[in-house]
Amino acid sequence: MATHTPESRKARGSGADIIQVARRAGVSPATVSRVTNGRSTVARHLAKRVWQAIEELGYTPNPQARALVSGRSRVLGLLISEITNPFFPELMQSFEDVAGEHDFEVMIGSTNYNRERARIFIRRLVQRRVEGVAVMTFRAESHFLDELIAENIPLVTIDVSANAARSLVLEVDYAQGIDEAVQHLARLGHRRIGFASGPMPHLTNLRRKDAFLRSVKQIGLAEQDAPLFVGDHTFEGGTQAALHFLGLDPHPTAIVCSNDMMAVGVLRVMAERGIRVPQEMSVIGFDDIHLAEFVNPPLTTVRMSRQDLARAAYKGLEQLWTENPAGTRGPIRVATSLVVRQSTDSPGA
Amino acid sequence: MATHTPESRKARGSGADIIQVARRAGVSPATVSRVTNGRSTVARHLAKRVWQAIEELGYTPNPQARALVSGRSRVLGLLISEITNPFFPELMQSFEDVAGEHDFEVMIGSTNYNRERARIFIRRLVQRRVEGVAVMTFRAESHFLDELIAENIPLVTIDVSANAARSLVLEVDYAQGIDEAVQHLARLGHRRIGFASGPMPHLTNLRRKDAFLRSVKQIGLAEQDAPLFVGDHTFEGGTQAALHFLGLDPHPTAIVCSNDMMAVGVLRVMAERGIRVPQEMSVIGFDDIHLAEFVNPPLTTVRMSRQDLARAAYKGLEQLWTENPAGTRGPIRVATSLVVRQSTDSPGA
DNA sequence: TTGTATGCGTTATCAC
DNA sequence: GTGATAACGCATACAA
Repeated sequence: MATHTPESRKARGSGADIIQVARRAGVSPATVSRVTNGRSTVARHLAKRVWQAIEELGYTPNPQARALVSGRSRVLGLLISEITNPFFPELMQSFEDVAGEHDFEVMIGSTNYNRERARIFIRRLVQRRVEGVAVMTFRAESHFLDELIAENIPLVTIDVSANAARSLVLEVDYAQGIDEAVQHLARLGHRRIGFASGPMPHLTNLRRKDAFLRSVKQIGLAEQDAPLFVGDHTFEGGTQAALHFLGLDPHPTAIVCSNDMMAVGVLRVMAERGIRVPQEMSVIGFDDIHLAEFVNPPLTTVRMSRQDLARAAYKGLEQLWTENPAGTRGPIRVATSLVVRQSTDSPGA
Repeated sequence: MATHTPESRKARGSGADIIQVARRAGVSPATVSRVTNGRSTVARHLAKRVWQAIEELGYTPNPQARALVSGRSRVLGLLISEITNPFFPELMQSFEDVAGEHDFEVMIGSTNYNRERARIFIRRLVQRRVEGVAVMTFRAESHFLDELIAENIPLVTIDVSANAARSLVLEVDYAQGIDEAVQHLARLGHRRIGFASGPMPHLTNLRRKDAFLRSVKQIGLAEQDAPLFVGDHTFEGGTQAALHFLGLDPHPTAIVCSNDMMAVGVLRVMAERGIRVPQEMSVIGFDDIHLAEFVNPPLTTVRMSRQDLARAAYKGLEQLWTENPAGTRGPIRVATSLVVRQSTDSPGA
């Protein structure tokens, strides 16, 4: 098999390889490798020649070969709940952007709250040898995280303790934004405020609810003036919440929702009942999804920055890689804050 | 370097390799390879032993090694316009699903109508050696497609002719859905129907507009009873379109929009002006994004199936791979159809 | 049908 | 600081 035509591989793609670059630059492949990997131990004039050869040949290192020999795939995983929830696409984009800045590719999968679907995706992740996974589902779906943990893959989660060595959970500061929301309503003169929470076994929803409870206590509301409704974070759930609160006597003059989709559901009910928002009812959401701007009226909501979240997740993975021996460096925090639009006003304005 | 510890590699991950599987099954690595690749030339009983060994060792073939030796990365690219347009996340999901069924991973990038951003993404695509790219931007952004074409990477586009050997354009049947929309309005008794188109240099928008024009002619409307407005497919553009049509005397009793975001903009203006939809104004969108269900009132719209589109795109790539010599096999078509919700009714109902 | 041997493109370990 | 050379894990041409 000594009859190897150099042209044979040139057939597909531009594909110059490290050896051709080395030849053209008059150095060894090893030196080329050192240059592309930014090793500083290469003489300046040689590095220059190498870069020029790279340029001229349009050489780009083969990531598969790199991954094979280095054992690092430069691929990350991102797990989200459902892609139709507008919160997630922006998160995906942000995460891909951060990852891209660091030369990582990202595999994205959505569970759609479907166990089997998630399992399949996770399997693909380990097969592709991802170097880390960001689990942004806001849910404790540890059953399928197990495989990741077994493979010892670095794991960053959100409001979900993964209970594994190489894992880390992001701390979202719900209190900040929700406090701003309640204070905002208080300033407008509201004294009866309902809270439509998300499904309850989930830590994230517990936290949002608790934050609300603390805030209303702080502005001096009695318990019965801060009624709760447990929804499910869907549009439907929002309509149910609205109906529930409207049935109360006296009913709240403002409703704070645990996410935007529910708030949109509330808005729908109000529209159908001819109850004007914000004059007769104030509504506040949570997340600040794109849609929040486009409903009638534009929704006042608590913004949780997707970009912050994404950067925090990546930062978390970085921490896990360096495996700083001095215990976990401080927790990684993500802020929230109120965005005032037009769904809030003084009661009876 | 004969001192190679077998345990050394076991340190990270579960990582059994093909040789260990071969040993355990009492066959050669080549046979294991044949089995995992579904070659039928392996004796049944041997295959069985191999599968068992694979199972017991939890072996999964290393994709990087596979890619390196086979020259095929099993990665596809997907280029979209902007992730905040709800049309695209569903398309992404569907495309990933099809790709996944065929053991492909997909790299996703959004241009955000930003040349530089697109360029960077394309570069990543070729570096990662993708085997094909689906360009679902609905725009002729051929400037950055050039690099893909130069690399001879299979390209499937939509309403954008790539003008390259290994490329193929999907044919969306706009006429079908838009015709249904116009017929629907005609049946309700509308005799003046406005059309808010998308930005005009784009082929896709030209097609939608032309389809509309043909349809209204078919139901016997005069030209002045089918006024046009050129918008930009944004919420803002929708509000402008609405204002424009409202300014006409007599103004249309129904507005058909070239996409859903514009329709939502129209809805907003109607709400602000106190014009009831659908009683005083009928509105129809295009795309059937998720949001269409959640606005007030739920939007009647022309559905372009993301799943169909995704499958068509994948099918297109498959065609390009097989490179059927008998010229391009028939064009790949994607259907559209009307979804009636509550934003349409008889004029003055 | 099965096994042996070689090469895919790169990094890492050595000598120099 | 630089250059040979051996892995990395797999698929495949060829021999058996």
